[in-house]
Amino acid sequence: MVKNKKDQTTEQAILDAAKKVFVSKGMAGARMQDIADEAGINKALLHYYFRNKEKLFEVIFMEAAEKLFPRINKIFDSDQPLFEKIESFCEEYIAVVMENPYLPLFVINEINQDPEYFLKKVWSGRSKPNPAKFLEQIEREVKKGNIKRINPLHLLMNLISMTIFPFVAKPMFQKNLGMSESQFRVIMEQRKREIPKFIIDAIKK
Amino acid sequence: MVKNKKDQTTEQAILDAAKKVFVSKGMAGARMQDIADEAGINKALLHYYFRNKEKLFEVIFMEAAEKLFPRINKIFDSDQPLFEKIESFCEEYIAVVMENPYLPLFVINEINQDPEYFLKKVWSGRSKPNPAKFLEQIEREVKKGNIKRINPLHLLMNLISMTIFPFVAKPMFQKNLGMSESQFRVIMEQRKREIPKFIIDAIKK
DNA sequence: ACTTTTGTTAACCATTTGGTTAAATCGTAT
DNA sequence: ATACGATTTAACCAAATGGTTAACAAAAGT
Repeated sequence: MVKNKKDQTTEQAILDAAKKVFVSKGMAGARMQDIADEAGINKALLHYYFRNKEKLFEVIFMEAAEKLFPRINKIFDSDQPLFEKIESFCEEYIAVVMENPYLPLFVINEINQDPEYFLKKVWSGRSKPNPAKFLEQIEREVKKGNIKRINPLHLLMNLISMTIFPFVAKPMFQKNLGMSESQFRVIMEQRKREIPKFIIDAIKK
Repeated sequence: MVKNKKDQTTEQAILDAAKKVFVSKGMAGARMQDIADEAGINKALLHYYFRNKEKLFEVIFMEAAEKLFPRINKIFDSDQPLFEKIESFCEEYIAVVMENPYLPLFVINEINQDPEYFLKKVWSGRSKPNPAKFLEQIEREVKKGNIKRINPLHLLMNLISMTIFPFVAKPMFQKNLGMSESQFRVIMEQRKREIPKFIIDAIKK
């Protein structure tokens, strides 16, 4: 009765395949048959490991969400000074997403599809981002006169937008600017330092 | 034989319904029946006006793309000085998108689904964005020493990201920051001026 | 050895879904 | 009126799709 010691290879093959298909086609566009084919197994075996499409999707989605959101928290909640925090965020977040460039669009998409489900499932526990501390920190720096007067909300939006959007619009940027895969990587690598520099230049007195 | 003078109300009702359903569910998630219901008509009538789902989708998608891309061009191609151009872009683009907040995600999504189709269908003619002029303008300002040394590509990405991303991640921002619909509108209204200010502060010497 | 549990498959089923057909209705020109 | 094209509908159809079943193979436990 080796219930726990599930066959690592088959289950993992399914998860890999499911991730690939779900992330590229979305929940609605993904076909169970495609996932089965991609995993090199029978369709019935899919339902043996994961009862139905919804359940399988949930696993993949949660995995993606858990990879994206807790990172934000840890950095935003840390005790670094503001400028360092901004640098950490860009550095670490771009690094994470560069390994899964399509995750942000996938997650954003499914959040749009059903914000309530998302709120309940993903943010019910530990991984709910809490930007309050970061926002207060900005406010404090403004009050102390260390940086220019700025609405913290806008600064937060600017930071997140500049960091994440290029991944969301990756194909658009690539097609429009004639950018190859490797060129895109180079640019994003640069942005780890360019974005903080840009922001700090914008707000320092 | 009033072939041209098609019944304005029915066709328009279909287009409105199709836009609503396609934009919220995407091509894959949209159901012809839903569109018919939303338009208050029979499903067969849908196929009478638009031969099939693909054709109907194409109309909606093109309409969306035409609303989003040519605007960018006109501004980027204009002869305004750099700072004014940045101001115009934020002002006009946010105004346009505020009336259709879900268009950017819709378009980005379908581009991701099939970048080649997009390239052919949408950018084959007039509406292909040509950022070259804008990029050169930035380069010139840098060379003239009017602004700080910056890779024009990053500046372009920053501008577009800060402008568009909040709409793409709208539900996320709203849920996470406890923002109401009207609050979101206020913030975006502010960003028309906050983004240019932010950018100019970042690059002016 | 043999029994039980776990993994895997082919065939099947029910529902959904895009699309068609043929008939009915409406508007308008003759 | 009536003939005729444009519009609209109910009923249908075939393919796709999520999911199930029953049988079979492979381990694991006894």
